[in-house]
Amino acid sequence: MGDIMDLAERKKKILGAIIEAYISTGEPVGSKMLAELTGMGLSSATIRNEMSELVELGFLEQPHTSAGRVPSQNGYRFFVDKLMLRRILTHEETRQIDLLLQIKESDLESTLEAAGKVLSQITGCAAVSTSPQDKNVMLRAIELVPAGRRTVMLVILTSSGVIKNRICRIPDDQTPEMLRFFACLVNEKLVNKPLCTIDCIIIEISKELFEYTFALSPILEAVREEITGILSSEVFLGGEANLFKSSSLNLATLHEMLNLLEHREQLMQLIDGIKSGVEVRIGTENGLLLMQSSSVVASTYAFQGKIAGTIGIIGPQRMNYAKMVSNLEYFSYALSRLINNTFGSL
Amino acid sequence: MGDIMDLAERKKKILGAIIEAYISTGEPVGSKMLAELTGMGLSSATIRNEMSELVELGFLEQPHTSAGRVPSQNGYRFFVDKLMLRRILTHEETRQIDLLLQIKESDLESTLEAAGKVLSQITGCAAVSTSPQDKNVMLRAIELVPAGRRTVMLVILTSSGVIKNRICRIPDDQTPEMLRFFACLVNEKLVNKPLCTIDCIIIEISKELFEYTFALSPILEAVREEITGILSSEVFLGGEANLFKSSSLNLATLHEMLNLLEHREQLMQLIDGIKSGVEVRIGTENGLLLMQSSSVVASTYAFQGKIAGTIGIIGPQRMNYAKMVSNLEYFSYALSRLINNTFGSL
DNA sequence: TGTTAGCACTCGAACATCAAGAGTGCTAAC
DNA sequence: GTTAGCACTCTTGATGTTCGAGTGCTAACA
Repeated sequence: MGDIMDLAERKKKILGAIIEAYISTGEPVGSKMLAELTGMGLSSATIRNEMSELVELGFLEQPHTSAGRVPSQNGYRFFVDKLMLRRILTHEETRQIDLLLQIKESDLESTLEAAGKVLSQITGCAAVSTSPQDKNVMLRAIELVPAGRRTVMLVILTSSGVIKNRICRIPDDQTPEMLRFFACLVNEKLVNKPLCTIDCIIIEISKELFEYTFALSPILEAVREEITGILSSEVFLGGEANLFKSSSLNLATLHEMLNLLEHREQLMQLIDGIKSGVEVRIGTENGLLLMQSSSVVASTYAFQGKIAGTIGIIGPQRMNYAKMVSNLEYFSYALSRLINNTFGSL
Repeated sequence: MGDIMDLAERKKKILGAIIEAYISTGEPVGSKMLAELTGMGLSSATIRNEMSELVELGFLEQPHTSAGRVPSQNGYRFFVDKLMLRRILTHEETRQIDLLLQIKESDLESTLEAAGKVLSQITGCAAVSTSPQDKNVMLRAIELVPAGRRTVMLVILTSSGVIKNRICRIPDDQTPEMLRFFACLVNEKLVNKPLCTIDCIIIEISKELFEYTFALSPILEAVREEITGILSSEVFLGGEANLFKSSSLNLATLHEMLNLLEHREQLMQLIDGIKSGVEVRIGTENGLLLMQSSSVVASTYAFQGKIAGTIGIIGPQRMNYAKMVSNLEYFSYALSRLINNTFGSL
């Protein structure tokens, strides 16, 4: 049993053909069909010999004796790593993506959520996206707008383009002057400071407020909560309905999967630790038992010159990897361009 | 065949027992089991006679000759209208709802979305909610915050508690003074005006801007777009995964349903036209072919003394109507209280 | 007239049986 | 190393069969 690397040329060709056939038909592929498909002038018997070796090598599986062969997880892995040829999207395809990516969203997070929806539309899979998690993000603006009796609207903007707002109730009516003074104070102390330092600064501020502490602390508290929220990066899931297309899933599993994916941590795990560029996670590689028969294709995107977050898809293990990888390659590039154009100068 | 009203007491009791049994077990209920269940000392044969009359009256159906009986849509209708006794939630139950309804959301729309999620959790069904659609809502504040080179953050607050924000790109750098002047102008012209009149006012403003029109029109355009967005009320869907519990649905139907419910109009139709209080829509009554075997229980909620929007659940036709109705009764009350407390004074 | 026991009947669910067909592994010949 | 041939395996779908729950009807009863 040789190393994966030195698979004979012919075996590679046969393995590739099996995987491509299986991806497109979904049926186990048999030796006879394969003999025609490869067009190598080999008889089905020869192919059979090769196939049974590929089974021993762990690249193929047979559902039962008299069915054809089906790629194993290792088979897909080998295909993705060594066999698959990367397509470059046609002009028409990139144009289509650009068109759909004309997103007009308020802030970075909703843009990423919307981008996930678009990606799910393009690929026909469910999509996941994360917002950037960068300790150096800074606060760019805090606004306090009197909004009614004992009510203040708080608006926070960060250098990464995240906006948060909140209606705050305060115990007493405050004069607009007082609010303006307070807003200036808060701005002066907080603006252009990294988010992770803000917790401490807020404590300082509340000390300086003296008799106003009671009246204004709800606002400070709200600021603190929102900042904490921003620091833990968000994960979005979109196009869940596409999970139904994985013909290999039954109702119960699907239900459990949807429940699972509602939990932030689990969703996060699927695309956690992706460093740069497009990455493919096949079957159990994603570490979630329930998602054994699903694969993930994900890519990082960049913001302000740094790798910022991740966007990817969840689909059946039997997916068109070549197509998905090239789609994600371009999509993440286009997404980076979009958010840098919109939020890059903050 | 008498009028629905004068069903003999005994028939009512039997019908009620059948429906309750079916709701709780999901199995067609037969005459023998029913004889025990009702405890009226009647033999199964007598019950059988009554049952076959109830079939003729259209309140029951039999899946096939040798199965028990199942409530028909009319049967459920009669049950909900005449038979069902409204439960009042226990103290423990209301406490539980109050607890889950402690939502800290930025604005009205996200509060309603979150409330939908909570409702789906409480009821174990999917939930729909709409934001208020009121032509008289007024604009309460517009903020323009310089946010970077050629970038302005726009924030809009309405008297109904809706907040919208957006990062706007403008063609040239503007001095902070210019922006402040522009913000004052816009505020003066727009604040406390009904949203529906704003379109016209914006046209006026852009005329007054003269040479600045070009530089500032992206902002005005963004304001216009956001206002238009607010005017068309939002619909939220939550807890979709709960739709899986309708044992009567197969994978394909479920898939189609999820796709259908992604469309705003279809979702809207489910709870459209509910005037006041809790309303039950059984089976085909919701008008969506695909949702024939689902029922909707929905209630209006109030904001600032007026009926504002709707919140409700989507579940299997075979649901515990008594429980759902009483849940929604209290839930919509609690929701009204929540949003009035939070956004009522705007 | 309303109620009930008794009984034959119906129909679906669950299980077994069977033939067809696809695909295999092995062997022997090329 | 390749291939034809062939027996073997296993799924799939069609067909029967049994079992039991539940019914409708009839005749007797109060």
